[in-house]
Amino acid sequence: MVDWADKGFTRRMLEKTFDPVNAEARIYTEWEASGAFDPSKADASAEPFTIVIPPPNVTGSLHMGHALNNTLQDILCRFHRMRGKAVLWQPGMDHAGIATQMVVERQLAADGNEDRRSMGREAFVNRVWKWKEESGGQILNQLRRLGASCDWSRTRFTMDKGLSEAVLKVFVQLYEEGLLYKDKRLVNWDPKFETAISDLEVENKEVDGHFWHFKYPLEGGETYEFPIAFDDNGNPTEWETRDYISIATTRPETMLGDGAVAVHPSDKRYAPIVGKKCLLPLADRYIPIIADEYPDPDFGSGAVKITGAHDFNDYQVARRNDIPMYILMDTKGRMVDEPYVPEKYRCKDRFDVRKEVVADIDQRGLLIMVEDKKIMQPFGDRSGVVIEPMLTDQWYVNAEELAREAISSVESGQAKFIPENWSKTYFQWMRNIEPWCISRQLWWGHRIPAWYTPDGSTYVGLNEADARQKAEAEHGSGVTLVQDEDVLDTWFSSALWPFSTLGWPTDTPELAKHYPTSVLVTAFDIIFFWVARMMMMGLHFMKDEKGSAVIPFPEIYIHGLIVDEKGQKMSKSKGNGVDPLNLIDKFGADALRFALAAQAGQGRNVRISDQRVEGYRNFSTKLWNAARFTEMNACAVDENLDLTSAKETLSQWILSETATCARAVTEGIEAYRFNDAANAVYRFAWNVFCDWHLELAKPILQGPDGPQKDEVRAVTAYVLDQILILMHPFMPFVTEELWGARAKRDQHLIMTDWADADAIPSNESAANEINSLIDLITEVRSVRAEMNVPAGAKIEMIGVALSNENQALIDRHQDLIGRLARIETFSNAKEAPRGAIRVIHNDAVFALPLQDIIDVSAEKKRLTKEVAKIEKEVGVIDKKLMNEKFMSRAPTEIVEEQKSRRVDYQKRHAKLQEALVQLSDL
RNA sequence: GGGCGGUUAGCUCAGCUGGAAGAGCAACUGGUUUACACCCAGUAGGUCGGCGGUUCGAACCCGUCACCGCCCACCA
Repeated sequence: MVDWADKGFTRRMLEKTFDPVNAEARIYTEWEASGAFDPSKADASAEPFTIVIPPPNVTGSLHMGHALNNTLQDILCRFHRMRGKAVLWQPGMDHAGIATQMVVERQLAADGNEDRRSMGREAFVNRVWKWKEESGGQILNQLRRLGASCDWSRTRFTMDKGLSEAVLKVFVQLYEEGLLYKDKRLVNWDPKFETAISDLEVENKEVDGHFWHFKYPLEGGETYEFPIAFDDNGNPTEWETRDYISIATTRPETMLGDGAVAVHPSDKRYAPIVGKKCLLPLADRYIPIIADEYPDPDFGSGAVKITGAHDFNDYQVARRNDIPMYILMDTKGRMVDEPYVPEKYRCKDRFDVRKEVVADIDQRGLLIMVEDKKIMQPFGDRSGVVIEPMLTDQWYVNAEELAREAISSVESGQAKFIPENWSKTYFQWMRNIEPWCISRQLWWGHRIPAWYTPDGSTYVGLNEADARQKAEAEHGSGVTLVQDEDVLDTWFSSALWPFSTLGWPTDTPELAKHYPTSVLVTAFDIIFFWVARMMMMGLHFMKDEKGSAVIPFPEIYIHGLIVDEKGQKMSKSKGNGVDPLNLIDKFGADALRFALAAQAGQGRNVRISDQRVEGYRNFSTKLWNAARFTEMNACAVDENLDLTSAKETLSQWILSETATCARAVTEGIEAYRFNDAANAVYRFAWNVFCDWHLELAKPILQGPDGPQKDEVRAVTAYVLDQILILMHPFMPFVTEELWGARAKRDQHLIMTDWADADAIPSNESAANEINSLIDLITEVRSVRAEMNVPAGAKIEMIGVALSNENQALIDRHQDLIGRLARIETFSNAKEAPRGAIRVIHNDAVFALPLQDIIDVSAEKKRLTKEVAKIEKEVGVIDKKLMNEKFMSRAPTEIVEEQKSRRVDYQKRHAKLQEALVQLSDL
């Protein structure tokens, strides 16, 4: 073992297989220590390349979605780093208000501690911080295991000091600009977490529900004629006398808060009673029957109960018509203790009250019927409980205003979604955007910087002193100020991530260099939550020298979701999640990363399975063994190798192929076609380099010393280096390990220059020659296998009346053909011996005389089958060539191509026929 | 109700600008030649969801239908 510690490398003979468990941790430490992740260590002139990580929740642990998202980001970062950019991959975490508060509260309960309310706010928040320091952020270490090359020295947290300052500054400025305000309106209320949530945090799900039809008796026993039968023209033919109005509801408990019953103004059935009153049963109040555009006469009875404080539609109707709104429930979804709620229901849970209300209505003979019905019901995305629309005071951002610039920057192409069709999703939401409710009735988060005086005035400031100054200017000194109890939606701080993490509001060098970032990589499920809001905030707060808004990222790459083998979305509730760390333990991080990248086709979800990852582990082993082979054959890296001086056809061919591969990988990554890039390097490494180059090189490598051997050794080493380079973004660990083990290097692979396809010489005739050789060997192998020639049998091959060109191919590569196609002796003849098998290669015929082995009927069958295939192909071509329109309208090169294909087929056909004729004699 | 995507080999998916249907896995056959059985060599398997249209030519473009997914939406 040679110790190259002076370079930070340890040179050792390669073990039989790669040991990821051991190597990954060691290599990661080396990278980090070398400063590779730190863009400030890059050349001062280097162009920046910047990605901000989608900050994982501080409570999070690595799941497959993270693994995919971060693998793709890491591929981009490593690629651009190798291309000489000053790469900043900005890491960090999100404080995840609800999730974190939940975790700590659960922990308190489990430990038998007092709950947060009895602890008090300050003690609880301290407790959360303590939790964060001790057990938060596990995920960052898990990202290291994946190989993520983030600049960890810059790790930020949405609740840290700098980011909190950014939040305050944004809040205050938006408030002063009138883009952020407090309002009393209906919000989505989560009775489990006892907080408001935004529209986006509500999941509407179809559930089995009921549609209850109630009678609301008319005041004073009044009656009217209600039509119940109609003729073909829709005119009523039969009536019944009613002393009630029929309404229907899916939420009977809300009737206690009804302020009116509404019917459509054009609805003739109810015209006689509009303006009258009906009894609200149970509550024993009389409520008006009003006309409003909202009710659909064709739905249900056409009459709608109006519960302004608990339904978004009713709220609008109530406001339009000045109908009183009764808040029925408390923060936990229990009926309030208020005079307008009948005593028997007070303080009871909403769903218990529902049952009681139905029973009580029924008991009074007012229940008309109950229908089973699928209904769309709103649920809290985190709590899973039914969301209750509630009338409360909350803070809002005028998203409509901020959306304007965010929309136009995508319309103009300044910011571009990849794949492009996601911009439609973005537009659709942005163009119909509602005010964003940003206040949360939680304790963990950025506390809203608003203070109230006893008389209800509001003062917003960066801190209490700032607010006090403003308050005292109007209220005189010594005014009592009470801060708003609420905190901000976590996404409010996430929206600032692309600039807050770079130091804003301070004017830092990092901000100058790395904003705007280069690309955002994320999944489509947070386009609204995060991408849209970063666009809005970035454009509003970041301006260039001319004062124009600056987008946070010019490109937004949207990848798919991870799904299981059956195509089901992975989720905790389904229990079908696959733990990426498990897969890393089992197969190594490289294998997992490659599996993810190789399947990350644009616009497609990624299916992950053990089998797939295992396959790519095998690939890394394959590469490892190829490297062992080069080591055993003394293929030493020669830094002074002049590629253009390579004389061997084999060298020229593999260099040409290397250039092609380098081009494909580079273009693939540049176009965010990760699957194409991964597959290109996979095929080249395995199917070209290992399967053919190394096999073709063996006779030389194992032959006598000399310039030929020296060249092939050096070229082979060079090509393997290029493979390591091209594969590094995908499989960083095994490639780095091999890189360091194969030679004494100036730098780790992570910092090595990317392959330059244009600098690798290509030679078309060499490429053609070797590819023809490969075809010939493949053909011989195929025929042998098909004719059941024993694998070990060494046989004779006779060239039949070969052209000079074909003769040359044989002469030049006899060894290789012999070795790889198992040919013992070569000879020539004017005619194929009777009963020999024929291999037809281009325009050449080779005979394999195998009388004792050959099965004549099998050979006839083989040849006949091919003849038929060719005749079919020729038929297709002839049809085209005899089609005048084809001949006159198709481009000449297509016509020529068809003609030349026909010639080739004809030649082959003739040779096959000849063979068949000869066989028929036997 | 609106929007987006999908339907290609047994399975999972490529197929980019219309011009000879591809890969991986699985299956089958054969292999202990000193890089690799986490391997090697080979074989089979497709009416490109259906129907129309455009075109000299369609897996690809247009229309339509069917089925499958996802997102958005206030029908009480």
